[in-house]
Amino acid sequence: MDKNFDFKRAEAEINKRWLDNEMFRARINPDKQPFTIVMPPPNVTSKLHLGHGFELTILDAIIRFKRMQGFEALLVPGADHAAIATEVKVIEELKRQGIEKKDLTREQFLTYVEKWYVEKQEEIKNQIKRLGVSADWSRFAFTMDEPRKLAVRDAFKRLRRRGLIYKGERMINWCPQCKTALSDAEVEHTSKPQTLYHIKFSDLVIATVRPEAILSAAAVAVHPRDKRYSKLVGQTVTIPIINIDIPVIADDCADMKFGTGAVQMTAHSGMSLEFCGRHNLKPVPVINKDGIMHGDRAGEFAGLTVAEARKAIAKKLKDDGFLIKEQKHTSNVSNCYRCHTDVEPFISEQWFVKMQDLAKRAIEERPEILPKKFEKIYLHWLQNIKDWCISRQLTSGHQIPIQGETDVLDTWFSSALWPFSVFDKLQDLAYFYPTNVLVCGYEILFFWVIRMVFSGQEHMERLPFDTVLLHGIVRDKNGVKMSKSLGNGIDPIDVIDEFGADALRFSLLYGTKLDRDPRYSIERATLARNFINKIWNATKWFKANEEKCKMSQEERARLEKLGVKFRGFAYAGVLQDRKDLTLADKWILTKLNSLIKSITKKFEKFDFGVACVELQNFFWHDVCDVYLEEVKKQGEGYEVFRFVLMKVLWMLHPIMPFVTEEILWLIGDKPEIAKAKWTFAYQGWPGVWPQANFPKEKKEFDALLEKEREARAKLDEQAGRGKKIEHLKKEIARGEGMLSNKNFVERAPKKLVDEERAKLEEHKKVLATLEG
RNA sequence: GGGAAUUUAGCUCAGCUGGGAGAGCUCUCGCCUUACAAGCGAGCGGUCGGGGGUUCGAGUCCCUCAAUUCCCACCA
Repeated sequence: MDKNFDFKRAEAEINKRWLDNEMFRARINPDKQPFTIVMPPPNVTSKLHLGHGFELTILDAIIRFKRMQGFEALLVPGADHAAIATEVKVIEELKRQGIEKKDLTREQFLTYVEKWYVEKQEEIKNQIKRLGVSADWSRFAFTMDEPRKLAVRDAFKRLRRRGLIYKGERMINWCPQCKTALSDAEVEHTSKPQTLYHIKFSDLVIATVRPEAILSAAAVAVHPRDKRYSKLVGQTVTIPIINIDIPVIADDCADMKFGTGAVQMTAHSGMSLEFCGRHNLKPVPVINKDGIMHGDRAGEFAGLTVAEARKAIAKKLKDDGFLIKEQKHTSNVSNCYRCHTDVEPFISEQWFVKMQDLAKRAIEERPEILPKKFEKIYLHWLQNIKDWCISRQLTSGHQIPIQGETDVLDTWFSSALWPFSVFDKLQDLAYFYPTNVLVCGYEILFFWVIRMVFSGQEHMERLPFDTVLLHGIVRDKNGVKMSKSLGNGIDPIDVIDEFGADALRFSLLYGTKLDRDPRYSIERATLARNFINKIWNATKWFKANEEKCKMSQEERARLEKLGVKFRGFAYAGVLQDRKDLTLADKWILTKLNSLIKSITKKFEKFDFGVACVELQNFFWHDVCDVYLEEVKKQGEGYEVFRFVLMKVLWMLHPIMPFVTEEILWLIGDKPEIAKAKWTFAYQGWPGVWPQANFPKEKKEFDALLEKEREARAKLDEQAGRGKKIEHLKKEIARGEGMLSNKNFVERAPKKLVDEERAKLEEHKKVLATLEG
């Protein structure tokens, strides 16, 4: 065996075997229960990051576990075209090549996009494969391939037929850079320092951060109870520069405490547009959809960008004496979540999905959401949901299936259909749908999960999945979100290259709790690598000793005479038949058995973090530090060791598929042809030691260890003994205290009181021995 | 403004339905012991954020205060 696990060679070999033999292909099998997961399709915008690595590891751990339990387990892989995000990337890429999008025809541009789709899909597929994800590659789906296009068209038509889609004028968030409407969820708010300009409109002064918008003002709002302005309500004031008179109107939306308490109402803020709706005003827009000043009112400023106009108008107001004050002010700015450009609110014709009925159903009938705290968030969102703006003014993406429409659909429209649109055949749909568990980051609960829920209910008449498992965002070791701009990101492929896929996978799950944002540093990969090394070396030790029993009878007899022991391999039969297990054997088997139960339970709950810790502690400390050393001393127990090693490898396999498979081969188990054998019907991991409990022996063994430790301590140093005595005295004092408490003795459960009494006696005895 | 969390060892975090405070890393000391120095053994380190309450008993349940984080809405 190699000195260390040669993961580069092993991963390549094993992966090839898996892929060539289509080991993870799932087929309709009436004798088996299906277990289906659809992979959240990564965006084709860039290569995978560590967050994908985390998610894919969870997905694969679940699907492998279920496959081992005997389900017809299917993990459907795929990728998402991510309309707006991809289009931005393609435009950037073309720019680098010196090509401007506006110089291309629609068809030419789409050719570039198509090419991008193909390249990125391949890249993503290869990265997922390197992680060792056991997906059914024959079913790879892309949200913009033909079957998915068909599904989108059908879904749109159906919603339209049912009267759930309408075209309407709405205030929408507009990105002047992407030149498209954004849904509320696509707008991000960041706090930024700004200047609040105090501008004189006749007898009153308004405060605004957008002096360029005064040209569009249709009214000034003041609070109804604001005594400063009560005389002016109903009067008119004049907009500087353009000298147009507008009314002063009392309305609750004006905050008396903010600025001057008087606020202009224009065509360019959400609050204004709502106000104008209430008061039947039609404000004149002065900014067009490219973010450029335009129209009669813009006058001399027409043609300037918003930023340029802001400067120019502020200067003119100052020169003319209308600018009373400039005040530093921090407030939230709305940005496009893709390109971070300031969004402009606009009244615009867009397509919408009516949410009221869909939301109602998604509230009444919903999947189990884990961790549970997200259920409240899910409900809260649905109870406050607004209609869903689904049209986008992009070139690439699903075209709205209506003649003459050039708009495309929100990328989430196609993602919402994912749990059923991935199935090309009706039979597959009937067998594999609804899917079992959906795994995704909590940040797309609103974008995606909720939309899948009501889409499944609407189009398939069933929930798309029973369970939603939400996980956190991978952060760096300081708790900061990994991002390209900060340069604190870790490339999962780099980690695989340096430490191996198993190390990456284990390190991502080890000790993490799914509802918390995990912190990742390369140190974690090192620790995982060390653990793998530990397993590898334990195997090496086993293999070296196994050689002993491959010798000829004569050779063995000869060596036995020289004092070499072979008893550990004398039993070729079934382990269960052995009547002469040593204390150590029984001890480790007992521990193994309770571990199997615990791990099964944890896997069922998708609690991989703690499962990893338990598996590592058991193998490293119980198996290697205690049991293996014991076997060395006694010169027997190799067969039990092999058994224990095998079980641990199987339990680790969903998390670390490569090294476990490699070693299982080495120690004579054949995992790949044994796929069917891995029926982990619970009580159910294969070959569980049937008589699990050896309580008496366990106590004995523990006591033995304890005695040994005490003996060593005695010999080593007096101080150790002194401390032990001190500790025991403390314990005795505690026990006596509790037992002299009448309330405890009378009210606590009898069992506990008895236990305390027994412990006290025991401690006294040990103390006597030590002191004597 | 509405909502959801978090606070346990120097660091990162476990502690399930209340019954003697745990792990890993770090640090200190001793070991290259023929599977493993990517290792082994032995230690140091905590008034479980503060304060109340329920209980025989609270890290765990309730109230309250404080700090931190996230989500949604609004922010002229």
